[in-house]
Amino acid sequence: MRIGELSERTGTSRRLLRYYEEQGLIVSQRCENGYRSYDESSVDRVGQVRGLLDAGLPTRIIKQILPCLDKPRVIHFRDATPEMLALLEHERDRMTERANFLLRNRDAISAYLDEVRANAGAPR
DNA sequence: TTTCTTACA
DNA sequence: TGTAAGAA
Repeated sequence: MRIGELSERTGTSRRLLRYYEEQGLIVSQRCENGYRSYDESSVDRVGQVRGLLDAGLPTRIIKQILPCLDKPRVIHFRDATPEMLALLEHERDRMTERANFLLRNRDAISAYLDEVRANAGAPR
């Protein structure tokens, strides 16, 4: 499929898809006319990338850990270098921090909402 | 019509 | 990231 279809199927702009490719997050083949050509796996691939980006990981890191988190969960032991493990551990910890941060804010909002509702209709 | 690249906001 | 320009 060409970039237009991949864009629609992944909900990602063509601009971004080209950018991801430029950053080495996704790959593509080229047609005679120079158009990019993607295979089915690209759909999942883009989803994988978007998920990591959404989790707050910088593209620079994603480029490094992608081969370890890729679809066919066939563990690439060769990629499990001490450096890679340290990187993954570091990112995991950062993720945990962000998760806790979000949890705290969510709870704060919930608490506020509960109080507002508890006083709904109450005289002011 | 769709995509490509490059460049600017 | 979006959008513009010029070409295929």
